[in-house]
Amino acid sequence: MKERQNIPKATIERLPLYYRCLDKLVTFEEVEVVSSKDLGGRLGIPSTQVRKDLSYYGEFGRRGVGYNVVELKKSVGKILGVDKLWPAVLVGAGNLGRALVNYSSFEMMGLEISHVFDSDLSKIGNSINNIPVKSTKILEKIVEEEEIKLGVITVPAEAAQEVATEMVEAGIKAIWNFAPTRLYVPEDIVVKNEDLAVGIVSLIYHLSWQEEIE
Amino acid sequence: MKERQNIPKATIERLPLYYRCLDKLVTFEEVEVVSSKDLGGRLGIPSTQVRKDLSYYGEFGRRGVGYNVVELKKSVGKILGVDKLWPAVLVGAGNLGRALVNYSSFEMMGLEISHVFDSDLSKIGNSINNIPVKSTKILEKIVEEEEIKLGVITVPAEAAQEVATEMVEAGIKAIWNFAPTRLYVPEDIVVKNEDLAVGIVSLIYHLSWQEEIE
DNA sequence: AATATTAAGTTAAAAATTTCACTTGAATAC
DNA sequence: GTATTCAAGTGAAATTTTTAACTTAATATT
Repeated sequence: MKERQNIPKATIERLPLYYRCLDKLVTFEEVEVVSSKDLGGRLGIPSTQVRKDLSYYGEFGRRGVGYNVVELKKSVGKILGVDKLWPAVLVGAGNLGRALVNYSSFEMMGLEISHVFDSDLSKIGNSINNIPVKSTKILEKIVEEEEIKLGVITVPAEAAQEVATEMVEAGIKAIWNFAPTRLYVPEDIVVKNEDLAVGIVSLIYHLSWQEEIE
Repeated sequence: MKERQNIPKATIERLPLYYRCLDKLVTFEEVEVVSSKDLGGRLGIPSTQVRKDLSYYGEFGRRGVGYNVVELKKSVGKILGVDKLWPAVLVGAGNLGRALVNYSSFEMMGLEISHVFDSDLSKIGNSINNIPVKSTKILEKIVEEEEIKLGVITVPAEAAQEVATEMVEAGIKAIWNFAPTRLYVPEDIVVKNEDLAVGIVSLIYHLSWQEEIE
């Protein structure tokens, strides 16, 4: 595999799309080979973009033929690191937290929410998808023992920083943050903000612009 | 307000962040004026980016002084179209759908989920956050009657296209799609894919890369 | 009142990303 | 066997986006 430098962020965001599409091709359609044009077409991405994205990591296709679906899926899975399951802790057993724990398609993407925590006594002890909700007091212990690297934050914005700090102290290296707030963490910790409210605004922006020009 | 052309998508994604930050400043801190440096600092965005983003829409600050927080919030809200509430229908009363209906911070961003639908008979009639779940059969009727423009899809991937088509036929103009699949809709319909599984992969990518260089 | 400082707005440069045009290689048709 | 078509890989061009440098305006300081 080539050096992983100077690779556009946008490329890394597209790779999971390729990966899931390839998975669909493997599972539902029994095609052996797919072209960049076909793969891109299914995702609304130009074929040349598909080829360029893949070219950052190596040569996966055969000229004049296309890509072997099974092989490419395996390769992209390896590139992304989703060829193994990454255990994760989730803090915040509210509606969103519960939804994520029950979300079935994460497993395919390498995510396994192994432990759920909350500070609310009324929630501790309940089970979500067969995972018991534990007190945040034992977060550190579990993260250390099981050497968990991934943390998911689904607490309200006010509590998010505290949870993040606890996670980092426990040894978490990457945080998926659903709280609508910025987290301050050491440089070597990766944070991905999944800001739901932001997503809707771009739609509203378009709607309100549409109305204006009507 | 200036022409809304050639404005980077990234800018439109940052405006909601400014908006929420300004809202916090208005509500919790009683500062009257904020500089681009301060505003950007709170969000991890360079001051020059903040100024450039705003400059696409007009002049909102005073040189040597900064931006009036209340005024700028109002201006950005107007730009985004979140100065009014946009009623929306949500289809798919599963875990994620329920989580979104209960998500309190949407209102600030102009989204009001007014109706919830599902095709599952066991779900119809239940209430989520005081909103009764209705049969998808009456989706079209309600969307037409109330002239609703916004649709949220939280059904499984297999059902998403069908729901999207129904929405479009009913008169929906913008779709917020949580199903991990591409939707085929007419050109004038805006779709925003909120692909949860994609978000986690960029974290896993970084983690697996980190391990490799250790 | 003149000067220094602060900070928005803007133009130009730099960087990043996408698209294009081309080359190479494989399969098929003639 | 040669020609044609298909499609990956790639370097360069075009585009987009960000960053930097500069100009202008407001306030505070001496």
